[in-house]
Amino acid sequence: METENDLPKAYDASLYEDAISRRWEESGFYNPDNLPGERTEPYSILMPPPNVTGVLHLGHALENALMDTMARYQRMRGKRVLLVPGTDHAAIATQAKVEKRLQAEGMINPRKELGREKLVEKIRAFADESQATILGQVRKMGTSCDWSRLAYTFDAARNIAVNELFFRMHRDGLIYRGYRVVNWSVKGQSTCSDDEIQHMERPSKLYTFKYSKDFPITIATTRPETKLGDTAVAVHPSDTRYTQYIGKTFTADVGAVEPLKIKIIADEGVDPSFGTGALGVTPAHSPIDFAMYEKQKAKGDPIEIIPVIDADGKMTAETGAYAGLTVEVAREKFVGWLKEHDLLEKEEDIVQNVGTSERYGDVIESLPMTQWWLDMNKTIPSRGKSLRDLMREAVTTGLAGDETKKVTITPNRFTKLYLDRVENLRDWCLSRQLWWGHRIPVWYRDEEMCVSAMAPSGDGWEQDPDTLDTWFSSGSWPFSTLGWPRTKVIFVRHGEAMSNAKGFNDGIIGNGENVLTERGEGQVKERAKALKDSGAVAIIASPITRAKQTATMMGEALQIPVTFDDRLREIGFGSYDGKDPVAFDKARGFFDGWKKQPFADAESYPSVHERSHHALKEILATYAGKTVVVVTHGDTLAVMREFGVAGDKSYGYPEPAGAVEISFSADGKQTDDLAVFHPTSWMQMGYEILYLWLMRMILMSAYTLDDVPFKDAYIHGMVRNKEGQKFSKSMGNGLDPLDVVKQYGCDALRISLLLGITPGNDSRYSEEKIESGRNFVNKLWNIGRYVLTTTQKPRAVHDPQRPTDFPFQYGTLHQPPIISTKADAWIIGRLALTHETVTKHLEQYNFSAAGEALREFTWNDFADWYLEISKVQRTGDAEAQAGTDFLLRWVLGVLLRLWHPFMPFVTEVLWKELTEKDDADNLLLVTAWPELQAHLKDSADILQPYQDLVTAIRALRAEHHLQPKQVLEVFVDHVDDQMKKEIAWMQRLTNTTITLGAPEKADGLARAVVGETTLYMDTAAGVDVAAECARLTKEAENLERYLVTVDAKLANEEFASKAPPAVLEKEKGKRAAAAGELAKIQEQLKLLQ
RNA sequence: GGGCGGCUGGCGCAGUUGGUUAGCGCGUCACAUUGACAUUGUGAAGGUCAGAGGUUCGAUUCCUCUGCCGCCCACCA
Repeated sequence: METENDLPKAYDASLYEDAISRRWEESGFYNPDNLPGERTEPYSILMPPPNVTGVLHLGHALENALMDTMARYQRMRGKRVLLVPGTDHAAIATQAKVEKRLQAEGMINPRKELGREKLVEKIRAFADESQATILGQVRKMGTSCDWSRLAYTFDAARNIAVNELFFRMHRDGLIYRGYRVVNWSVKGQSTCSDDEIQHMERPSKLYTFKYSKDFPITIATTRPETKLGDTAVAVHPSDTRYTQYIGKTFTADVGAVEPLKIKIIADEGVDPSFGTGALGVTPAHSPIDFAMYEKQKAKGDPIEIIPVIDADGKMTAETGAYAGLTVEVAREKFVGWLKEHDLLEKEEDIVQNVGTSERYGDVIESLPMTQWWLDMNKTIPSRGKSLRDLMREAVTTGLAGDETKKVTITPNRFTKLYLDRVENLRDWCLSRQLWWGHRIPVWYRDEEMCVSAMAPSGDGWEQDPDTLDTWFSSGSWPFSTLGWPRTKVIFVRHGEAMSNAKGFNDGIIGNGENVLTERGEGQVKERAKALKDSGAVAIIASPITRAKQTATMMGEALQIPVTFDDRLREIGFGSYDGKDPVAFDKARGFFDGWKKQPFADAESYPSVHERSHHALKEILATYAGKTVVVVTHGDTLAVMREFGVAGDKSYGYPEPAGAVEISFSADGKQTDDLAVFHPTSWMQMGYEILYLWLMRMILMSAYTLDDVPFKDAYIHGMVRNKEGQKFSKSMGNGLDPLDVVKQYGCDALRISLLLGITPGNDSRYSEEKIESGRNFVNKLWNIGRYVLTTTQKPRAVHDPQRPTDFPFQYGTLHQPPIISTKADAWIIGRLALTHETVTKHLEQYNFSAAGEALREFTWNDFADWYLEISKVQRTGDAEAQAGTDFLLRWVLGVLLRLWHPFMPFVTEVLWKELTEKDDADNLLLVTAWPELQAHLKDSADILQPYQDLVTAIRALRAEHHLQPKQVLEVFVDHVDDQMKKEIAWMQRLTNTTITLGAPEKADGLARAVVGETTLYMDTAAGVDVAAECARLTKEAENLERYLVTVDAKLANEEFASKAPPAVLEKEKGKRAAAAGELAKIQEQLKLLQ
């Protein structure tokens, strides 16, 4: 261990960070279940799971800094803080990336060449590696997350949640399968959602043409080749040019297999002033046109739909001569044909916005396909509202008008953006033809379809080959990570049987001899009555007669289905079957003994354990989110109760028909996280995923749990480079945060990312910033080093107001500090004020403002002033020195705690040195946030006049180019007892000897006016009177100018009558001060001239 | 086409109910530095808060318009 004297001059983060990290992790305090002290209020943050597509960049570093700063702050405030770490499988992004890699390695079509299984294996390998890297990075950054709750959007527990959610939404009619126009990436061979499309401007041509010579209407298009699939022309209903044609059908032969039958339809959406005012309708290849197609169908005046482009981006067979051509070639050919037949009227160059696939980069085609959709408008049964309604309510009135179920977005302007988007959402296409992702939980067999959270039993079922949009799983993150769906299992022991009454062992299935006694039947009836309102949906039972009987009776009473599972049967008694259970128990021993020792004559513990747990696992998956009853036997029940149960693992039979109730999370653990930590307290994310993620989390939590996923959402901007460009690997300017950490330390990185940011706005990262961050960390280090190496431990303090053995406890600094001098009171005042400011800003997520206030105090007040003043105070008597030492340590103690959320490492190192305690409970990590008495901050300004004088003397010295080493004589014409007390440190800080009182002879002295005080400085060499006058004149002019404006203001009657009195008083006060100072300066000028 | 954000000393940015002689960091200049810290100290210079109107006793702050810069959204085919 370091001793105080060993602290190196410069803080080298790399020497400490790993060890500190280890201490934190080993303390167990990252897990809210282990936090010390009484903590009742939960505080939860979910980490937005980084994509496992690569490594973390500075944006992630910012997120980690934000989350961890908040988590540490709240932990210090005594809350039960949970920060859940995790990663995202990022379906399309990851698959696209791996495919690209494989292609770079020479594979032409990875899907074809490898097949589903092998490609998924490749992707998994890549994802696993990437995940390991990412989690390592998060660890390195000191993020205080609970690793025991680590989650992945593509693990088994999340799969159960996703399936269950899909099942429920389908059951509620929100998820439907429909043939509609989708966004199709030919390159990715998959659909994508509206959000995964990137619009790009691109030069294009607008063609104006007619389908045939005798066709009455001219139309325009940028996609001539799709016109082969036109089935209508839409015009505005009140467009008199065309009203005569509405309803008529024309035939035009444009070279497709069938001549086009074009119906003229009316649609309000057509802009009569654009182009020819008529729109060629291609239902198969345009979402708008498809909407018209549906409208017409609904009206009972249907138009046809003819797909002319296939999934490979080639023309379909319907296009005859064009079949098999790519769209580009077909376009040229068709335009050529138009020209040839003199149908092309115009060809103009325009700039067009085309949609491209975010991940595969190709132009998105609109194609009609059968896909799975989530309906935004359908009323949810029993809610009377649509998903869109829920999303709207969540940020406005709160769900169903409940203010406690409301998400507050910081900064507020994003709320409006969110709402605009909510109103314009279309149904969400959920299915993807990708392989990396959660399979759609739907199975098909012949004509049957089964939507279920679990594979249906029976042969011949084929699961839908498609996968779910990646945001379906990340949208459920706020509750899937906290144990949803929670499954309640009510374990019930069978009623009293003959064997119990008569005393023999029975482990034989179908032993008709051993039935329930009359008493046993009564017990079962009682139990069934008790479970009437339990909400149980099914009973799964052991098939042994007494359990079978019990389950059947209960099933009838509760009106729920009963199934039997062989694996829930009683332990096989072997040679003890039919014999005395007492002898058996004696031979086998108690539960713990049975667990450890093999038992030859009957079934072993591992065997019972294996089969029963296997059964339970299946039950939990099948009935995820529901309540079920499991009817079984004593030993089996005892073994199963062990399932995920912490603590109580004792062997014990319930009474006959006795029940035990246990809740399980989706991954089979007993947990109450969902109840405790959802809704989560705070969520931070970049604005680029506002629509993608925030909306979907709100949608899903509102739907699933009738609550918001989080109370506060904080939107941050992007971290850009010095030039304001995005960091990106493709541009070669990506930056690994770990490299930065290695060079500058984690604390430096954190504060350089956090300071200078404003919510929702982009920030810039630069070498200069991180250096300045590093410099500050070093400054704090040296402040700590100075205090620790110079001052004496506070044991020596004697305070007459307190017992002589007044305990100095750094961890609970609730006692007021001991204040002896004006400077003491001042620094405490400043500290108290800073503490208040920092706390306020952190509560409002103003990380930058909080950090800057702290930085200001640390550097400008504590280091530059108080530390220097303390050096003088310490030269006094022993008591003065002890008092000052106490205060230095006291302030340092508070300061370290205030800084800890921002700079966890360096503060933790110094805290250990300060407190000289190494035990886990003393970690700054779990130390209480300071609380300072409000009145302390009243003295925050009391040193100002003296500081002003010191600054003026220093300025005067600099002005006259006087060496700092040279001791000067200074006269201050202001005399009072107060100043006498402060003179010592003022002299030291200016390297002068200060005489209170005006000099006898002022000639040849430099002079300055500070407020109403004039100070004279003996420069030894005399002064340049002209220069002196010039300087004072300039200052006088400044004041005069100010007085003119203030006087004008004060003379304004309207100002005097309308301005608030406080403002008026303040102005008057300032005017008086300025006038006083001016008078002093003028006096000096007169003397000089 | 709609919307949002930005425009504050050389650079990067604060400025939250309209009232400070407009602040901070970096940089610049001058001086200093074997004494906690050269990853430092002291001092200084530097801005008509993009422009024009308006509301108001008072506008960097609120409103309108204009100009740049950036971003998001969008079914002008």
